[in-house]
Amino acid sequence: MPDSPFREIRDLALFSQMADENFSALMRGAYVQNFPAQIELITEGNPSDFLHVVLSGSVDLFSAWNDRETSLATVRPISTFILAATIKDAPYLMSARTLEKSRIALIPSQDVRAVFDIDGNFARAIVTELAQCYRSVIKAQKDLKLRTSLERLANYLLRQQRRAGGAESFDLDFEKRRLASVLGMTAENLSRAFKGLQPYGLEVDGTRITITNQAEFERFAKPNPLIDDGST
Amino acid sequence: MPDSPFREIRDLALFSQMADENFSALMRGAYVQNFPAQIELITEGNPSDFLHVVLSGSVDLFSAWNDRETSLATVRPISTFILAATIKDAPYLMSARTLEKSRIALIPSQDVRAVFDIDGNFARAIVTELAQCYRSVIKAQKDLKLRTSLERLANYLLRQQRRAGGAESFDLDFEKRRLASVLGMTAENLSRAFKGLQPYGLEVDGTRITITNQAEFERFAKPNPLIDDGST
DNA sequence: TCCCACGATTGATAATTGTCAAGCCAACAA
DNA sequence: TTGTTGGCTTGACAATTATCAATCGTGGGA
Repeated sequence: MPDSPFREIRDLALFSQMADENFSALMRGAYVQNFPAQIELITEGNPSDFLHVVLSGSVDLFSAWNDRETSLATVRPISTFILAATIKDAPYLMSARTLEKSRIALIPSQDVRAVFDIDGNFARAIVTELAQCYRSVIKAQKDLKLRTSLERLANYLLRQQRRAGGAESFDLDFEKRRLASVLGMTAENLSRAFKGLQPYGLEVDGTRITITNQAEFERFAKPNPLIDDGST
Repeated sequence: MPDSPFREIRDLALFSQMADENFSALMRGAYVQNFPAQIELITEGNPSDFLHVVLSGSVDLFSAWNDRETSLATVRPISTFILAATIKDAPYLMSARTLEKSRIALIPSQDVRAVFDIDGNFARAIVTELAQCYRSVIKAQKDLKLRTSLERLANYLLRQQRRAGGAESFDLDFEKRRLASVLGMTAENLSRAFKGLQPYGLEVDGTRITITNQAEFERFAKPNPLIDDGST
């Protein structure tokens, strides 16, 4: 069995501590596939047949109801998605589509559940992963319920600035239409929100963002570790 | 060691499958306490010293930012809260207060983590619990981002109706001010939302709700299992 | 009993956000 | 080059939601 394509999966925190034989058992039924951009990988409501691992590219998790649609999260390498549905053997709550050309590993859900039942280390790793995911969503919920759209955008930009290295200037990492959906607003409103932040020291040139007055901008945004920190 | 007060904890899915000795170890450091209404049990940002188990009464999980406050969930017997923070040894993301007189068990977080490391069954039970919590928050997120306040209220009432047994008439289970916060709106708007639902077959008399035209009401609310079902 | 406190409601108004339509602009293909 | 496409922006307007102030009504305490 060629385990070289699975090397990077093995190194994920989720899989690194489990027994060799169990990892092999998981990989036996797994396969890696390349997808073009804008392919719908899973559809909400369907049974969760595979645990997905994004090896390269990126994936948009979204949901629709009553002709409306919203982006809930972006999955970047290397991490998994729909772990909770896989473990509970419950239907997907979100749909997923590739944002760009992506390489994705598919691991049969029933294999994941089988190994989960016999490998304590795997179970513990899953706990850590799920706890992380849970806390991320709680933060998103607080962001959405406690802040206006202008505040959400400002804090998003500060987070993105940090992710990009902390420099005064940085680039948005996805298109504004999607950013708007992630932030829970329309594309038109996002446009206006960018303008609304200019008085607080923001410059926007296409996808290029510059925070000209960091102190003033942060005074407006009031970032909070319990909402905006990725790690904790 | 008197295990009678811990009997009901042992019966929780979270604790029922673990080894006797590990459960005993957990209970050794645990204690049960009675709290009056409106007592703040934990404060967001603090280290997570105890896993809490609500034995009776009810608890409000809420969060504040920039002088605003929002309710995120209600914990009812018999279940735990802040499991994720305990496991990750990370600060609380939410504060908690009793809504009424409540009996609550406190289990030292470090004990929970210690047993988690050695008891695979406990780890697996935690996974199930966390996956459930995660999916609940995702549903709440979808509710918030995809629906207007009128739609959120309508679907909340349908959920509450089901919880109350499915009869045409039922009671709200907490005060409207808090319901408004849970639904992400102001108390004033909730008042108007109740009126706004009357044309679709709703009658409100104080805390008493009657859905006079179930079909019409559901046609408006468009409930969806992937948002509104508690179980899946 | 009366009075107070507090939640719920209502009205008036403002702020925020969404919708629709049109125009702009850069990327891309013929 | 030219034309087309799709995302972004802008303006005008409408809908939604929040804010502020006042009032109502009920339940508990003096």
